[in-house]
Amino acid sequence: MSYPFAEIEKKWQRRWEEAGVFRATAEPGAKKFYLLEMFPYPSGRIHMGHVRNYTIGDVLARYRMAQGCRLLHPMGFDAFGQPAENAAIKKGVDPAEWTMDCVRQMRVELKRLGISYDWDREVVTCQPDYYRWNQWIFLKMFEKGLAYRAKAPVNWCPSCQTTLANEEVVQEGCWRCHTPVEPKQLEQWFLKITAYSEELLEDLKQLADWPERVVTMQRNWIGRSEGVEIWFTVKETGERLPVFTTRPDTIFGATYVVVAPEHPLAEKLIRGRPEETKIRAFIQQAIRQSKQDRTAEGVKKEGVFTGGYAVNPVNGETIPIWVADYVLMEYGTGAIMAVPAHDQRDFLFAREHQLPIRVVIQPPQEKTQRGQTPEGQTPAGNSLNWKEAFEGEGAQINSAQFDGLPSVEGKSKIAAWMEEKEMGKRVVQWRLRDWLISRQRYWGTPIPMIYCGVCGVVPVPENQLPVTLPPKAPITGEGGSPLAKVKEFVDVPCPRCRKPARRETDTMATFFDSSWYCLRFCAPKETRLPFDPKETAYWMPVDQYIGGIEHAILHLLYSRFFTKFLRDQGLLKLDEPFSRLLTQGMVLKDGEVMSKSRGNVVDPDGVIARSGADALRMFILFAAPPEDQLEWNDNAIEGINRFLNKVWDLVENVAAVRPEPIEGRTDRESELRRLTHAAIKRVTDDLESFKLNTAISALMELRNAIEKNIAGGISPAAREAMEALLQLLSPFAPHFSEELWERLGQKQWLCRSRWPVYDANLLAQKEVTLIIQVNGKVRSRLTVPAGLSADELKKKVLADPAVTRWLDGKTPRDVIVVPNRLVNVVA
RNA sequence: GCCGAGGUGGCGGAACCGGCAGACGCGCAGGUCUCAAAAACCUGUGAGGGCAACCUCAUGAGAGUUCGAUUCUCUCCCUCGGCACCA
Repeated sequence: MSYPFAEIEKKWQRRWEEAGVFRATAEPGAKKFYLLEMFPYPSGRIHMGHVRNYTIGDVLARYRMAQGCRLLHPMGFDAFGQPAENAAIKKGVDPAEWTMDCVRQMRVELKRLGISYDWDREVVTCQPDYYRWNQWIFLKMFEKGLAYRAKAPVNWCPSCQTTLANEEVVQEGCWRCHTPVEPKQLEQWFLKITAYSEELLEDLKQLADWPERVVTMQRNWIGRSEGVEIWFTVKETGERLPVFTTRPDTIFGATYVVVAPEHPLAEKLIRGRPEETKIRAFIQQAIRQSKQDRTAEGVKKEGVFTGGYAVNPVNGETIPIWVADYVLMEYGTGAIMAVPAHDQRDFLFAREHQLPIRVVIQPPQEKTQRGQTPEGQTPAGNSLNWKEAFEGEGAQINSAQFDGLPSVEGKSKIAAWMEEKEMGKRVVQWRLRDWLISRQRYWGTPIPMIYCGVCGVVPVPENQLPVTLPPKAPITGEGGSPLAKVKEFVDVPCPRCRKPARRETDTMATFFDSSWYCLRFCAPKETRLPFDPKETAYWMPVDQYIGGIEHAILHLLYSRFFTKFLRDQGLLKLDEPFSRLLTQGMVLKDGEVMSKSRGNVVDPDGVIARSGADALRMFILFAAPPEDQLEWNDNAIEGINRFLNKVWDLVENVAAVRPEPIEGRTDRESELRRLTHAAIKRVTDDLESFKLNTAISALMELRNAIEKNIAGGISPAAREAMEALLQLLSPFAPHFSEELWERLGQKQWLCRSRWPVYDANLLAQKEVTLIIQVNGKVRSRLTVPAGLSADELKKKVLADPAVTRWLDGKTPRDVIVVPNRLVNVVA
C-alpha cells in the first residue's frame, strides 16, 4: 500500500496558496534571499529539464526560508519567440492566444510540483505592461548612444528568415534550426555591449560563486588580446594601412601584407590594373562564400596579389599587398602583416604562393616548440627546410638593434620603440561584437523608432509607449518583417514634424526581454519605471540563480550588460545581477537528450500521476549531483517510493505510542540522538554545498537507523529523530513531510518551522572503532574508548595478535596514530 | 590547436583537509509469507583464491612523493563541453 500522495499533495498545495505562505514580503533590516530559476519559454508542457531546474531551486528556497530569510521566489514566462510564430505559420493560430494557452497549461503543471513560488509576481514578457519597459530601456540606450542603427555584415538565417546575434550562431549555424548562417550586409539595430567589454571582463572576478567553466566561457567570448597596431604605408598613395598583431617581436620578419576581401583598400588598389577583373572576381567570390566554407577544415588558403605595395615602418622595406580569404574583416583592422616564419597560416600561404620566409626568432637549441628543424640545425636567414612555422619563444635575429634579445623582451621593447617613433601604438583587441538585436519577425517587442523623411530616425516619445503589436498581422513565414505589411501600424506621423512617417517594423531579439526580468520580479506591478529602485535595492542581487549551461554566454552576458547600463543610469546600485550561479545538468534517457524526435521523452505528468510529485522531485535530486547529467531510470524511482512509504509507516508507529521514556537514558537512546544530530549536520552541510543527492542518502540512513533503533522500544529520542527527519525532508518532499508533521500532532505548519540546529555535544562517540594497519595495509580493527592517548593506543595495538602476526617478531620502526581513526604500525 | 570539466562495481553514484574504496539507491541471487504471483520483509552482492580464519588484486595507463594515494606531482590515453584561419 502506498501512501495517498494524490490527496495530500492537492491538500497542501491548496492550503499553502490560501494562506499565501510564499508571498514575498520585504522587511528592511531582515535577511533576504532572492532565489531565481531561469523562467521557461511557454511551449505548452513542462519537461524533465524544467522539473529538475525548479526542484533544485525549490529545495534551496525552502531551506533558506526555514532559516528565517525573507524569500523572493518568483516565476514567469519568457513568452516572445519563434515557436509561437511557427505555430501561426503552420496552423494559422494567433500567436498571442497560442502563447497564453501554453502559459495557462504550464502554470497548472508547475503548480502540481508544489514549488514555493509567489505567483502574485508572475511576469509574462509578451504582455504590453512588460514589453513597454523593453521599449523604455531601448530608448534610454538610444539616448545614450548605446542603441544605434548601422549597416554591417550580419549573420542571416535563411530558414528562419531573420538576422541573428553572434551569440546565437553555434558552429556557423543558427542556434534554433542549425541551418548554416549566411553573411549579409544589412542596416540593423545594435546595442553597444562593447562599451562595457572591459568591465564585463574585469567583473568576472567578482563572480567567485559562479561555476568556473561559465566564467571561462565568458572570458573567452569577450576575448581580450593585447597587441600593437602597426602603421604601414601604401606605397602608391601614401595612405596609412594599419595592421594588428600580437607579435610585434616578429615585425622584422614581415614579408608581405594581407587584407581581407572586404577591406576597402583592396578595391582601391586593383582599380585600373590590367588584372582588375580577375582579381575582383576572386574578391567577390570570397565574400560570397559562407564563413563555414571559408573556414572548413583542409580548405586551402586562397589569395591574389593586388599589385600594390606597403612600406614597413621599421625598416622602410617595400612588400607586396595581397588579398586573401584567411584574413577576417571583423577582427583587428582587417589587415595583417604576414610573418611566415613565425605564423603557421602565413607559412602555408607563403609556401603556396612562393613568398619569402624570413626567420627573425631563433628557436632555442634544445627544444623547439613548433617548427622542428631537421637534424636539430638552427636555420639563420633561410628556412627553406622548415616544415612548419616556429611560433614559440626564442632570440631575436635579423631584427636590427634588437638582435640577441629574448623574444619575450623583444615584444615589449619593440612595441615601446614603435610607439615612441610613431610607427604604431599598443592596442587592446576584443572578440566581443556589438549585439545585433533587430529581428525580421512578428512575435517580439516592436522597436520604438520612427523614420521620417525630414527628421530622420526619431525615437517614439516616452509618453506614447507602449508601441503595441497589432493583433492581426499576416504571418506567412515568407520572410520580411510581418509588421511591414500592417498599414495601420507602419503609417504614423513623425513625432517631431507631424509629417507622414513610418515605423520601424523589426522587433527585438527575445534575449532583450530576459536581460532584466529579474529586476521586474522585485516590483512586477510598477507603472512608472521598469522596476522600483527601492524594491530592487532590497531584493537584488539574485542570491542564487539556477539554469541550464546553454545560457552560459548569451543570456548571462546580456543580463550583466543590462545591469551595468541601468546602474549607470542611476537606477541600480549593483555591478552584477547574479551572486551565485548553479548550472544544472541535462536529463538524458538512454544516454541521449530527451526529445520528441528521438521518442524518448518521459512526461513528468505521468510520473506525478503514478508516484506523486514528491517522489518525482526526490528521484530527480537523488539520481545525480545537480551539476551533472542525469540519466533517467524508470525503475530507480521505486527506491524513493519505498523510502517514502517506509517513513510513512514509521511515523504512524511513533505517533501511536506515547513518547514516554520506557527505559530511561539508555545507550540505545543516546546513540539515536547522536545519529539524529549527525544527520542534521550532514543534510545542512550538503544543502550549503548543493550536494542534494547525498543529502537524500543521509535522510535514508537516518530512517534506517530510526527503524533499527525503535525495534527495542520507542523513546523520546525516537520522537526527536522522527521530527528532525521530517524537517530535514521538508525541502525535498514538502507535501509528504507537511502531512506527517500534522499527523505527529504539530500545530504549526512545517513550512513555517525553523530549520533544526544540531547539538555538537551530542555528536561525540563514546567508543570508536580504529583501523589497524601494518605497513599501510588494514590488518585489524580495534574498538576502544574515545580519546585514548597515543601511548595507550600503541600498547593496545602492539598487543593485538593480528598485528604481532604480521610483525613476525620484528620491532616496529614507527607507529603512526591518527586520533579516533587509525593506527599504522610500520615495520 | 587552445581553454574547461571528467574517467571509481552490472547501473546511478559515495568517500572530510592524504587514513576501512564502493555510503545511499537501482538491479541481481537466495530465503520468509502465499495455492501461486505481485507487494512487503530478511540475507548476500567489486574480481580472484581458500573448507575456513583469511589472503591477493582493484578507482583510465604508467611513474613519483608518502608510513599510507580515488585524493598530491609528472607523463600519457580516452570521453564530454566551449572557442577557433582572432593575426
